[in-house]
Amino acid sequence: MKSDIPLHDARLPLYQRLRDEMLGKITKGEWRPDRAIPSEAELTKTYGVATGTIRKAVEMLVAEGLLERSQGRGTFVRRPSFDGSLFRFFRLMTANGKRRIPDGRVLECAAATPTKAIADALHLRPHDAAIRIDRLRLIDDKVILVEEIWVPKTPFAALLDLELAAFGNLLYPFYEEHCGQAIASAQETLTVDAADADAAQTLGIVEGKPVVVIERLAFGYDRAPIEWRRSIGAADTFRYQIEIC
Amino acid sequence: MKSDIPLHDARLPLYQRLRDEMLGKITKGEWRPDRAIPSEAELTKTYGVATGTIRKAVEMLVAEGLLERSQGRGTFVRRPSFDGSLFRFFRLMTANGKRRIPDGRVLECAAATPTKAIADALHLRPHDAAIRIDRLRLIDDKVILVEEIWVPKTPFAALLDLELAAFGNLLYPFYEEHCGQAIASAQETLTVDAADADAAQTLGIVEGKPVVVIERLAFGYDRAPIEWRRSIGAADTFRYQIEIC
DNA sequence: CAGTGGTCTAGACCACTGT
DNA sequence: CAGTGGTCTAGACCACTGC
Repeated sequence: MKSDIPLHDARLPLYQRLRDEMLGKITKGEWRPDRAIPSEAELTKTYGVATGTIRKAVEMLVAEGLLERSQGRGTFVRRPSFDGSLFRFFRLMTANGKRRIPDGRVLECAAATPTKAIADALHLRPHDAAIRIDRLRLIDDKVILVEEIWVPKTPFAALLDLELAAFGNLLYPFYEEHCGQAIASAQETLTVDAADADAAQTLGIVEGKPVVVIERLAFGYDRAPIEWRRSIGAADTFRYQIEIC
Repeated sequence: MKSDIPLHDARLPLYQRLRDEMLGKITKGEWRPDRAIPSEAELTKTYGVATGTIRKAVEMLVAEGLLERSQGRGTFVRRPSFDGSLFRFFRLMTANGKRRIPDGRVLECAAATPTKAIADALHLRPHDAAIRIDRLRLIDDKVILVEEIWVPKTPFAALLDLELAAFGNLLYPFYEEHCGQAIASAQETLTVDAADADAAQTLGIVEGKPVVVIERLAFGYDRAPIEWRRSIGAADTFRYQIEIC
C-alpha cells in the first residue's frame, strides 16, 4: 500500500512525506479548519503505514501549529486562531500584572514616502511605494500609545481601500486576512526619550517628560521584513514583560 | 525491571519520568558534558523499557538543548556553550547597535533576609535562608547598572566562600561552575521610574531623573525559580533589544 | 458504550560514524 | 567491521470524550 503515498522525494523519510501530504490536504482545503481529520486508525489504513509513523507526521504538524489533538475527541485543523497567540507580540502589562489589549484607532492610512532608515529596514528599493498608518491605542478612551506604522505598498495596497473604522484592534490578523501577509517574528528595540510637543499633547503629558519608544521590525515566515512600527507611550504607566528561553 | 525507575510521580508517563531521571544524571554530573551517554540499547536494558520510550525521553532532552544526537556516533551531553548564548540573557545595547558585556563588580555577597515578594518569587519557605549579592556593571569604569540579586542559600552557599573579586562578569556560568545550577529561562519585567538618592549617586545622575528598572526571575531546567534580580540603569543611555519568535 | 488520541512494547532494518 | 542513532512496523492497553 505504500504506493498510496506520493513520493515527492523518495529520499525523504516516510513520516516527512506523510507530513507534506497532509499539509497539502490542509492548504488545499480538503481538510477544513475546525474540522476533525481522519482518525489515526483510518490514516494507517489509507496510507498503509504503522500508527507510529502517522503519529510522527501528525506531531510535526501539531508542532507547526497547523493541527491540534484532543484526547478522546480527535485531531483538528486549527483555524489560524489569534486567540492563543494574541499576546505573542504584545508585551505591555497593567500594573497588576494582567495583559489587556488596548483598542486601536487608526487616524490615517495613506501612501507616503518613508525616511531612508525605514525604507532600508523594509528592504524597499529607491522608488518602491509605501503606506503609512497613524494609529492610537487606547484603554478606557485614554491614549496610552501613539503609533507610526509603515508597510510596503505591495502587497498591502488593499489597506488603502478600507474604512479607517474597519481596522481591528490587532493589525496582524488584519494583514493576514486582507493582504495574505502573516507575521512570524519581530525584533523590538526599546529606549527612553523625552516627549516632544506632539507626542506630549496626544498622550496628555507634559512636554519633556520621559516616554518609552519601541521600534519594531516584523518579519514574515520567509524572514523578509514586512512592517516597521514605532510606538510611543508615557514612561510612568509603562510595563514591558518578556520571557527569555 | 521497571522498578529500576524511581517513580517520582507514578501518574506521570514513563517517558516523562525517564526524562527526569536522565536530567538528574546530567545535572548531578553523572553524565558529563561533551561525553556520550549510554547507547539506546544499553538504556533499554538498564531501565527495562522499549526503545521507543527511551527515544521519546531523549528527544525531550534534545529539544530542551541538553543532549545532542549524532547518527552513528552517539548521544552527547551538551556543554552549555555560553559562547553562543552569551547574549541570551543580555539585552542591553550601545547606541550604535553593538552589544558589549559590561564588567561586573560584586560589592557584597552575604546571607540576608529577603522581602516577602522576593521570597515568594523564589518559592522560599518562611525560614529558608537566602543570599544577597550587590553588584555594579560598568563600561569603561562608568557605572551603567546597579544590581540587587537574590538566590536561595541552598544550593548557593558556595558563593559565600568566594572572594568578591573572583566573581566573573557573567554570573550564570559562575552559578553553573560553583553551584551546579544552570539557568534555562527567565522572565523580565521592565518599567521606568525616577531615581532615588542612592541609585542616582551610584549612577552619577540627578535624583529624580528617569531610570529603567528591570526585574528578572530566572529559572532552571526544572522550571524552578533560581535567581531574582533587579537592575537599575539611567534611562537616557538605555537600549533594550529583543527578538520575538 | 464505541471511538478517539496517549502511551508503550519488542522487535526489524537502514544509514552513518570510527577503527 | 561492530556499534550507533534513524526509521518503521504491528500491534497492545489505557484515559478520555461524547452519546
